[in-house]
This record gives sequence, structure tokens and C-alpha cells, in this order.
Amino acid sequence: MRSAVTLADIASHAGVSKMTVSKVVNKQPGISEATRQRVLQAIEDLGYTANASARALAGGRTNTLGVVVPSIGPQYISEVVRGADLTAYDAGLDLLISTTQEDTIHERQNVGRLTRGLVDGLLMVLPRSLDRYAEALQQARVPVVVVASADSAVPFPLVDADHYHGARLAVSHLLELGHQRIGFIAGRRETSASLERLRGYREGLLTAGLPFDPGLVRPGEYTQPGGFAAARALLDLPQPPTAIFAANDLSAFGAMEAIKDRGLRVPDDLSVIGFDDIPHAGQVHPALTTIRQPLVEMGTAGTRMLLNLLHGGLPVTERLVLPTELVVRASTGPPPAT
Amino acid sequence: MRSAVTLADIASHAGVSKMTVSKVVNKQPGISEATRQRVLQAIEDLGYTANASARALAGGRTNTLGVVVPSIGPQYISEVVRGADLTAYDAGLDLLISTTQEDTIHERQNVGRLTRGLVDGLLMVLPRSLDRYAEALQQARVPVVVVASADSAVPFPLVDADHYHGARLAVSHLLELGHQRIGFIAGRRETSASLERLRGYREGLLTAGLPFDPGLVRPGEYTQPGGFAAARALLDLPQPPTAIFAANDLSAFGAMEAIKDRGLRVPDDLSVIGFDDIPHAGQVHPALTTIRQPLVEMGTAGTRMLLNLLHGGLPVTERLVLPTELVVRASTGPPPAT
DNA sequence: TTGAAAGCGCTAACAA
DNA sequence: TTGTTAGCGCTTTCAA
Repeated sequence: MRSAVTLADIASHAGVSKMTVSKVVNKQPGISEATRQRVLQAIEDLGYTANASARALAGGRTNTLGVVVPSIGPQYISEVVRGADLTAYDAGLDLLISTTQEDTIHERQNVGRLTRGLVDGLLMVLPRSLDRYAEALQQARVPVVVVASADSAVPFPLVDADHYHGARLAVSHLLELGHQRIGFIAGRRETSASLERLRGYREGLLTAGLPFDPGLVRPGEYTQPGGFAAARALLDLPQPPTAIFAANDLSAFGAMEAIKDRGLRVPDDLSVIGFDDIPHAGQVHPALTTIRQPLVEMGTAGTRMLLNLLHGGLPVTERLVLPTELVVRASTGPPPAT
Repeated sequence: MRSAVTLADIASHAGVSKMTVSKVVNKQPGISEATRQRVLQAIEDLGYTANASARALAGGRTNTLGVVVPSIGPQYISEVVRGADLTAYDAGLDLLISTTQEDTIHERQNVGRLTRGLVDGLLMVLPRSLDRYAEALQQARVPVVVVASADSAVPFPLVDADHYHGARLAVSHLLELGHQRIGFIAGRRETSASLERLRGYREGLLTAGLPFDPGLVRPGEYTQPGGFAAARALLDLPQPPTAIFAANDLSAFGAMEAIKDRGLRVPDDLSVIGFDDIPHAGQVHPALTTIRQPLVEMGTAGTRMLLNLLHGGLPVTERLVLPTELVVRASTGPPPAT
């Protein structure tokens, strides 16, 4: 760990002032080509990289965006982050990801620390509620955009997908195939997305003149085992459904397993439709019909809003609701002829 | 975005010097309780959070560790990062994650930037080769630890799992169940882990006096569709195997689907064993028998090595190879009676 | 127990 | 086209 090469080192090595080096490094105009080359050579010779902290302190900018996520495991989240990364990179900004591991203290500290000297803007990717961050975010001195949380109490620009219409699309698709008895595997109660999807399911049925039967709704907790158990329960019904709408892809996978496990076939005996369209959805067998949330786009859109805010644009509150769409693959078909 | 509250603001608000505030914030001794309370009150009143950049610049430390990953999607990676996060947090350090999106320029820049003023140490979680980072890492002025890459040319402390013995365990398990014809779904050729697993498979067979039949080895690329296709090919063999060993869990999932798709049952007709033990492995149906890589532990161990390095310990090169172990679940059983 | 001075490495604003 | 002067907000060192 030899001690770091600084601007001053480059300056004296190249026989110029620090300022000149700074201008070269930052690609500012007003430097003769000859000097520029000499400085670049010195940088090359000594192996110089600017110190990010010093830069941030002096310049007031970090050229970095922060992304706060509960954890980095779920494909859902990683897709959004990928979108954010692409956009930030295109704009010449770096992206730093911070996980909270769902720990409250961790959450508060993270936000405070990031927004004080580490990042120029913050993207909160939080399927759950924002309550726990409210205070920390109020004090944030950088722009904040919230992605994937329709928490209506939030005083920040927001990007979310249209969960309600997505659910309606799913139900319509199954109805059009001829299904009359459709089970629903619900998500997590505390997320607004989950409630919206349930509402879409319910109203989709009612609009079609079909009854809403609470017995056909089972909790799946957005997990694969949850979906497995829920589907089992639905199959055990005296009059089981001919199609299952799962509130997310993961629980749809579980449902498909439960169905196959009973010796039934998807979609011949039972149709399954999911929600999210995570990359896995196209890779299972049969490939999952699902409602696509534009996850990557949510990341890019949120980041673009953040960039606007950084450049002084946009009102403080804006809600961008991106459309969801039906992606028909192989897991849905007509109900079996009775 | 009102302008930030600084140490000086707190100092004047509390009627003390900046130094006193700094000591209170950093929990240093030598401050009377009365003063301490007054300062804390001022901090509370004004809502102060220290500026990370200023701190890093003045103190020479950031109290932050960096983690570089190719992308954050794979469960494999997120498990390692989770381990790192836990350990860093316990040590009172923060963790910042940076993705390279497999982009070479991005990779080089990231490392340089992080190690110059943003983090005190770097954990590289890279299943692929480190070649592309070699130069940037040479110039790193902070300790570096590499996780999940057995790239032997790397002059850094290293944490990896024992892929070879894991593969031996998998083969032994199948042999003990009575299988004689075992297919192998290979991983990605460019990773040393993949080669080690193949070697374990091969030598496991040879040691048992069984022939190594290249026709029983199919590429799976570590992906679910890859595993699906590979298993199909194996099933199409004139004399198909009675068990399949997949180089990772994802391709094992694909294999299970292919088998069920043929109307065969796992494990009654065919056994499947994976590698990694990602959280999903226990959630599919039947639950996957697999070789557990201690992913979280790899993250914690790597981070602990980094912490040691930070405190001036350890030699520059150390290789920690953590043991793998067999996790028997429901996807393996005796071969069908002929 | 408290505080003053100096400076970390850089950039903004201005001057030459 | 280049350089000088300040100072970002904090911690270190040393003195009171």
C-alpha cells in the first residue's frame, strides 16, 4: 500500500499547476494539446486516479447515484437495479448499491450516510412500505425517487407498475380461454401492489358476471413454497379451479409444481398465470404465461427522473405508473373438456 | 434541499468547539457528561449527520467496505454478499456494492474509483476470471480479498469452496444409492470451479472402477434452459443414465423439468443432484439434493480476512478453501428396479 | 476536559 | 492558456 498519487504529484511531474491537471482530468477546455499530452503522460507514468472523497468535498458533487434495496437476492429487484445501472452509466454517473437487510437501524443510517457526501441522488427500490425511512428521507439533502412502492403517503416522485390493470389482464386472458373458476394465490398483505392485484382479480371476475369466492383465494406470501401450498389447497377443494392466477411468478412456480406433483399437467388440466415476468418465467417448463412488469424500465425511468431532479427539473411530486402487459407463454390454455 | 448542517453549526449551537463535537460524535473519551449531552441535544435539534467525504478525506478512513460483483441477480452472489454484509455490519463498517455488468471499462474504473477514497477494503466476488481486473487491482491502495474465484494467478488472499471434493461427494452419494450410469451436466468452461467439478465427477467414477463416458457429459452453461436441454439429450441416449449430476442447482432445476416433462418421476425413475445449495434448492419440488457451498460463510470469511488486513494482519497471499457438503433432500433415490 | 491550528486532495472563482 | 487563492467539512496533533 504505497501512499497515493495525488494531483500535486502529477502537477510537479508534468511541470504544471494542479489546476491544469484538474482541467485535463475533467476534460475541461482551455488547455493546449501539448500540455494535455504531457499531463496525460504523467498520469500514466505515476498511475493516478482521483480521490473520490476529495472531489466530492471540493466540488459538491459525487457523480454517483445511490440505490437502496432491502436485499439483492430477488430477481425482481436485480432487474430494476440493472435498469438503473444502465441509465446511470449512460449519463456518466456511477451507481452504488446499499442493502438494508430489512434492519430498521441499518435503514435509517444508510440513507443518512449516503445522502451526506456519498451520492448526488437516491433511488429507493422498496416493495414494502416507506414508513421506516420517512424521517431519514425528510432530512435527505439530495433528490430522492421511489421505485416500486405505491405508498401514497410518500412525498417523493414515484415510479410503479400498474398492478391493478395487470391483474385485470390476467383474469381476462383466463376468461377468454373459457375458464370460469379461477383461483388466486395472494401476495404479501402489507404491500400495496399485492392489494391492487387482488382487487384486479376480484373486479375482473365481478365485471364478467362471475362470483368472487373467497374460498378460491389463498395466501402465497410471494414465495415458491407458499405458492405450492396454496395450489395444493386449491386442488383439494371439492370443486377445484381450472386456472390459477398467482400474485407473482415465484408463487406461480410453486403452483405449477404442486399441480405436476398431483399428476396433472399444465396447461392441459390446469392453467397457471403469474405476475412480474422475471427472467426465470421464460425458463421454466412449461414457460410461464405472466403479466409483465417493466422492471428494467422502472429502473431506467426512476433513474431518469432522478437525473432530471439533479439538473433542477421536475416538480417534487410526480407519479409515473408504467403499464403492465400480458405475456402469453405455455402455461395457460383452455380448460379441460368435461 | 436546504444547505447541510455541519460540525461547525453544531459547535456554535452548543457553544463548544468543533473538536468537542467531533469527539462526541465519534464516541471518544475525555468529554464531560454535561458537555456531551449538550452536544447531543444540538445534534438532535439541528439534525446533523456527518459528511462521509469530509470524514474520509480528513481521517484517511471511510469505515466502508466495497463489494464488486458482476451483477446482483444470481442467488449465488446475493448469498455471498449477505454474508459480507452481516460481518461488515457487526464490525461497525458499512458495505457498498458495485456491479460491473460484465463491462470491461466499467470494471476497471469501478475498482480504481472505489479504492481511492470510497472504501477501506475491497471484496471481489467473481466466479469468472480476474484477468480483467489485474491491473486495476495492482494499483489498489486498499486491501483486497477475492471470493469464489480459484484463479491461481491472483496475488490476493482468496476464499473459495472445495469444488472438487463436492463433486466427489455427489458421485459417491449416487454410487451408494446403486447408480452405475451417471450423467453430468457441465457448467461454464471458463470457470475453474466448473472444471474442478467435472474433474471430481470423472475421478469419482474412475475411482469406483466405472468408465468415464464423454457421451454422458453435456454442457448446461449453469442455466436452467441449459440444464433442460442437456437432460433431454441424456434421456434421448440409447442407454440413458439413471442419475444426473448437474454442475449447479439452476441447471439441476432444468434437468428436473425435462425429466418430469417426459412423464418420468424424480427420483423414482431418475435421480438428480445439484451443486451450490442456493435457497431455491430447498423450495422446488421435489426438494433438490445438492452439494452445499457455504456461500454465506464465504462472504463472512472473506470479509473477516479483509478486516484482518485492515488491522494490519495476515500475509499477502492466503487461500482459504471451505469444505462443501452433501445435502440429501428428495430428488435422489435408488435407481428403478429393472 | 477542551480548543486552536493545520491540512487531507480536490475544485470554484478568479487573476494573470 | 495557465496559475493563484480559498475553502469544502472533517480529523489529527498538540497545546491549554
